[in-house]
Amino acid sequence: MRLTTKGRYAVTAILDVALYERNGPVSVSDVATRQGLSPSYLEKLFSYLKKKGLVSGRKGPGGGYKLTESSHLITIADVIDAVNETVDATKCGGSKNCRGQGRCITHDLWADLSNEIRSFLEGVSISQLVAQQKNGKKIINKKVLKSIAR
Amino acid sequence: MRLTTKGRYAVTAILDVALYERNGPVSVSDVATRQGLSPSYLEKLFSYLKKKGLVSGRKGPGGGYKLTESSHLITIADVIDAVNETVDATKCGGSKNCRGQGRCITHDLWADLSNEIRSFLEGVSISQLVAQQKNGKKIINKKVLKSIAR
DNA sequence: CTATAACTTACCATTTTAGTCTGTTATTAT
DNA sequence: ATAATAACAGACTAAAATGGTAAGTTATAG
Repeated sequence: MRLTTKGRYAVTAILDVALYERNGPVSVSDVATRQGLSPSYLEKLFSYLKKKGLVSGRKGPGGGYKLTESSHLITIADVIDAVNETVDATKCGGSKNCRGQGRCITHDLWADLSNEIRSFLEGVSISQLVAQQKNGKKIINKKVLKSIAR
Repeated sequence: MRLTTKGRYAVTAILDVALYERNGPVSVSDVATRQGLSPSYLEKLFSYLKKKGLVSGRKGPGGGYKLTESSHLITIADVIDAVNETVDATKCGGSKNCRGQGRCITHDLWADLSNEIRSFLEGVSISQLVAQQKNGKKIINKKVLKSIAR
């Protein structure tokens, strides 16, 4: 499992686009300066996002990126997927051959954790994050609420 | 955030010791052959575990590793910690300076996820895993149960 | 026709992982 | 005593991934 700058930047990038696309396409350099990230690295990440159909680009002056129609419903999990970061904590990638033909003695543990993480990331949509940014309120994931309540 | 073979092997190793220490100290080579792992790499991991006081070693013939008294209550989170794997998903490591002096727009998201993961790993003890191995039954973490029930 | 900005590709330095190898020290059994 | 065992310590390494640069090409608005 790996969750690093790559995935985090990707989420930041798409969130920035979602926040500012009202005034037309959002350019990479705008995102870069607003978020304090490297433009060229961001461009690379956008190419991943585009490949998966999460954003569409328009070239030329005034151009930039916009979310695609369908992508307003996407979740953080989709964004992480798009940049090829896996959120699976098992060694075998879920294929149950972590110990020769069978599974290692900790397989179930990591499989459970993977589900946990995945369902968290699937529980947060881009539009939720947008709303959270706009009204300053913190929208807490149901599961987190439960864990705090205990 | 990083959760790789290193942390997984460490958990596997300490679990193997917990499972077999009844017949005296468990040697690295025994763990290695039983779990199909590299002996020399395992030794390195055991040195981390020892440094944190999770296991104690005895040299010489018949020697090997045992869990320390206090370590029967430890959780998976402690083991992961011992081998220096961080389970924090924020870029700033929780220090809230992921964007210049302040926090980046996705800070809260990753902080929430980090809590989620940490509380999962803190919710599973070594002794739980031992019991699970022994009676073949799967002991499911409360939080996982909830998420399935929904 | 020119400036802009997406897009593509290739490259690269650094870090981490996952592991090996060599040797030293302590302890048990012969 | 001495030989075998097994922890312990440290230096080293190949491969992979990360995080990023650089240079160029293509499309489009004005």
